Amino acid sequence: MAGPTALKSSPAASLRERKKSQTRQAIQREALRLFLEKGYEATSVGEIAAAAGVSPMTFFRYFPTKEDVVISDDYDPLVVEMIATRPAGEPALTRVRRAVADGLARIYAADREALLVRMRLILSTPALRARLWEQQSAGVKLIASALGSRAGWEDGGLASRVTAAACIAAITTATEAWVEGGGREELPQLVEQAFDVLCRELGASNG
Amino acid sequence: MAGPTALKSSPAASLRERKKSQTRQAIQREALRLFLEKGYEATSVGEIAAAAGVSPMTFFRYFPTKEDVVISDDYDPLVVEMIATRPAGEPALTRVRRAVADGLARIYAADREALLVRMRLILSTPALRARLWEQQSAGVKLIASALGSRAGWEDGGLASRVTAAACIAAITTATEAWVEGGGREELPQLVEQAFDVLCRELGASNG
DNA sequence: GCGGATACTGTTAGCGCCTATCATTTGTTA
DNA sequence: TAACAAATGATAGGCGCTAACAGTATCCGC
Repeated sequence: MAGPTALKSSPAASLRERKKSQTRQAIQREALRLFLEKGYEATSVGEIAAAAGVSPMTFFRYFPTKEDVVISDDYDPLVVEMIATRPAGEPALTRVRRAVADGLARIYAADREALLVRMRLILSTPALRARLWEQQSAGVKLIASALGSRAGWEDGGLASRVTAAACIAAITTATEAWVEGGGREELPQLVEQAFDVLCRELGASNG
Repeated sequence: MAGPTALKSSPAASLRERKKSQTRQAIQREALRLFLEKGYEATSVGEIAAAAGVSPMTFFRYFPTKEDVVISDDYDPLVVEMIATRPAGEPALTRVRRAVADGLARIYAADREALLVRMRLILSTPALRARLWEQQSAGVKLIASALGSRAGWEDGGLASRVTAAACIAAITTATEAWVEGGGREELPQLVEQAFDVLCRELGASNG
């Protein structure tokens, strides 16, 4: 029902599969709990493994690194799909903007609190911030290619890449502001404001 | 004369100071050489220390982490100062744009090749990319505050932060394109193009 | 110069993340 | 139930990085 990797419920599978997703969830749950309780750096994977009733080795079989316990989700394909299925007439920025708004609305409605606490943890932990940026860099590539495939740009894709990077930057900034404000404001609204800045403030200085 | 931390030559100091900056340079030089020779991950700090004729401990006394040997520079204050000393009438984006162009021109003229090889190493090494993003995040804060101090924005600084983030995103994208193109194009020119996208393409979709 | 305060360096030991190898247990399938 | 495949655990080790202590080189007042 919750957790970063949600948005898809898994119907009954074989016993083995069930146990796997069960221990995976146990690891992730205990990890999050310990991270919030005593901090990310101060929690060793040994402790997490012990709390989940599993050996340290097993931890790394489920999550390649300690960071992945917090970072891993699958939101990207959702947004990419939503960009691709937008009407072709819209300008690039608008397409990304609407697609992100739609995708975010779904995630936000289902997991608002979980998203807030998770983002707070990520943004306040250097190692996790780094991984977030890495993920966003991949997001830029995805958006850029979703954008560039049918635009008339001929600069080797620079325009679509800059556009995509600016969009991600806007979203990131809005998210930071959301977390810094303790979640008192609404994220989708902040994202809209950030895109407004991209449209108006920047567009106001042509030359 | 060369090296990432250049742009300021150190006049003769005490013997101790001289030896310090000497071993510091030795470490950095040997590190770069080994990284380019056999890859960043495949080079241990022990090897670097040995090549520099120093103990592994001493390495960490000069550079807090292995990444810092490659990352550390002091370009940021240069750009910030150049933003601050711009005429007040200019729109935000233009101010950042000109300041970056000026600052980059100086760095570029002095260290073009070194910059290229260093950026190639950074962009192709996940751990170093992560550190670069961290540094850019600090750059966003600096630019945003240099921007927000005298603008008429009243949204808690969101506008200046988004603007700054978009600028950094444009610069980063241009740099990536520069490196991917093997340095055949000129970086300042690519940065200009990227800023053009910010002004024109994005500004074209108000609403 | 000389002696003491000061700073730099090296050694050892250790923690934590992560990997490789191999034996063991557990679930699946015929 | 027997043969097979998959998941797990134990051991050992590399690497980044830190702490504590001891040794050595520079600096400074005499």
